[in-house]
Amino acid sequence: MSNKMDSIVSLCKRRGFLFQSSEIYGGIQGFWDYGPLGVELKRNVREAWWRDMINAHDAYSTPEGAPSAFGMVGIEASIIMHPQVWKCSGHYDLFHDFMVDCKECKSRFRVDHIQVALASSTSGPARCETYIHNSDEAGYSGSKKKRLEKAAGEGGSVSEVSLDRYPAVLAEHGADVAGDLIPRCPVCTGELTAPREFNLMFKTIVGALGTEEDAAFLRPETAQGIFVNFKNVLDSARVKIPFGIGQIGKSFRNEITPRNFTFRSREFEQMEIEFFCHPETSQHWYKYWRDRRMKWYKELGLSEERLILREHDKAELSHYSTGTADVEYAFPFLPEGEYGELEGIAHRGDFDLRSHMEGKLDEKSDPLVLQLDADGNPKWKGSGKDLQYFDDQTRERFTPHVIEPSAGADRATLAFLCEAYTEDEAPDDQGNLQKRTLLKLNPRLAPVKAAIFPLIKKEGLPEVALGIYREMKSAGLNVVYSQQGAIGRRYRQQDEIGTPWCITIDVDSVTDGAVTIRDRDTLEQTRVPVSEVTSEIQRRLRG
RNA sequence: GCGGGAGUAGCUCAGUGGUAGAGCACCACGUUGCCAACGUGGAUGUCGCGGGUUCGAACCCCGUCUCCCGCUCCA
Repeated sequence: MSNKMDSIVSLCKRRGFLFQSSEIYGGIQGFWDYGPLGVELKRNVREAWWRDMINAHDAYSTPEGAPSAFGMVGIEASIIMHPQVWKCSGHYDLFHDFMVDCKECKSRFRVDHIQVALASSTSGPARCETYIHNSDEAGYSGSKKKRLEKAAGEGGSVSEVSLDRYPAVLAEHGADVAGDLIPRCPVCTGELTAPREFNLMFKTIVGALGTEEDAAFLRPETAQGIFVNFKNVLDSARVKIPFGIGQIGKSFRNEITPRNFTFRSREFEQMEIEFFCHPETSQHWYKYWRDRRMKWYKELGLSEERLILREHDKAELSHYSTGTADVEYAFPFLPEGEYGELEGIAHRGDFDLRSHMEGKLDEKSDPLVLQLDADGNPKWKGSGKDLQYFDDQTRERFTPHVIEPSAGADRATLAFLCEAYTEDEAPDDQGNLQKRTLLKLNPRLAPVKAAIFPLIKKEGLPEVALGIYREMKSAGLNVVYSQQGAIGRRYRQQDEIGTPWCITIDVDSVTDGAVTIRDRDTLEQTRVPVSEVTSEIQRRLRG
């Protein structure tokens, strides 16, 4: 990890931004706690998002770049939902896999990714070979093919089945998984472990006497809480399409490799919007949200050079999506030229609402159709509730299309921290340049808005300073007071936690009623009357 | 999950079997009085956790947890 990242991690611990969860017990992988300053920073990130996306949204004007005016409301859904939600959303299938490991070469495979080629001679199943489904090599070949053909012999045949269904297929032929019929590692032909369940969703049991049948999951994303409440919001909130529903909340995923500080955590917070619109204008809305969300990060301080908007190419897109873009940031823990995802903006078509109406749709189908099981029945049954929208102006009934800007609150917080971390030089009391560490956080995000210092702790200065402190506190500003140590040291301490302004009360203040506001980034000092200092800080906070 | 490295004070780290250390940070007093590290004094550790070897373990051995790097995985 880069030196810069080490310094950031160290500062976060030292000054109380971030701690490892349960640290006194040795910690727990993939979980993090926000300290006194970190919680303020993250709250400010959340509040900036909620205010900019929801509360301050003007539903009666058309923003620049948008097709029309639109509404925005929020919800807060529960973390645990009906298990069927995850089956219809596709998460159950996607996040829930059986894996086998090779005991020799330590490779790990999804059971349904291993394809078994089974050679049957006239007397029944004789030998199997494995290969990786969808690998570049087209199926089994070379020596594997020769061995199979030999085993099948005259009049025999070779059939294929995925490893998850292989034991059942053998059983149909009255054969056991033994000898040459034991599937081996497709890479090195080593011995494979029995299939083991991998669940990327956190499983829990509902009810004090609950059993496995009462299993439920902690949500792996907040989005589904919005989709399942689509009708409720429509019926209660006097909203009309186009409109968006926003939500901030925790999600949980059993990440295989939690790493890179808080970047990949097992418990994380999302800030998501599901924006519902008419299919015909959906492309325009997609572009609008993509560009608007990108702008949001820039306005809060992420630099153009370290931020990119990456459109997914065709191969990367889900079949039902006609566009997905990631907002990515060049985190210091990544190699030069690599970026980490902050937010994904996806055009999801009508996949989600239809899946919750009709049942889980097959992502690979085009046009989307219901996913069926081996017997031809719906794989996962939907709610059966009508989630269509009726436009009473046009008398049109349709399933809205969805644009989903889905952001990580912890990732955004980390990006703002990384961007803000700066080492520069500032003069000491001799006028010599000295190293200075500061967080150049946008004032909206800064945990502490201002620090109030009496230049010396006598001659009535602390009293004046405390008066200002109390006034600013009652105005709702998070400010701190300190009379400890040399003034230069106090400035440096505040620089390090990103406090944008320091207010210093000197001996003249007692007679002229004016104080000095010192700017974190420019070191500029401005003299303002005590009576105006609170409003001046509020003015500067508004930008 | 595999391989490598690491874990000692709040932070950065030294300490190869014999009383637990440094710098910075922190607290008190003094000094200075608008840009850090001035003086004096002070507090701070189950040396990640558990077990073992030993008269004696931060140090050697075993296990375990966490962090970092490289694989693997990545909706």
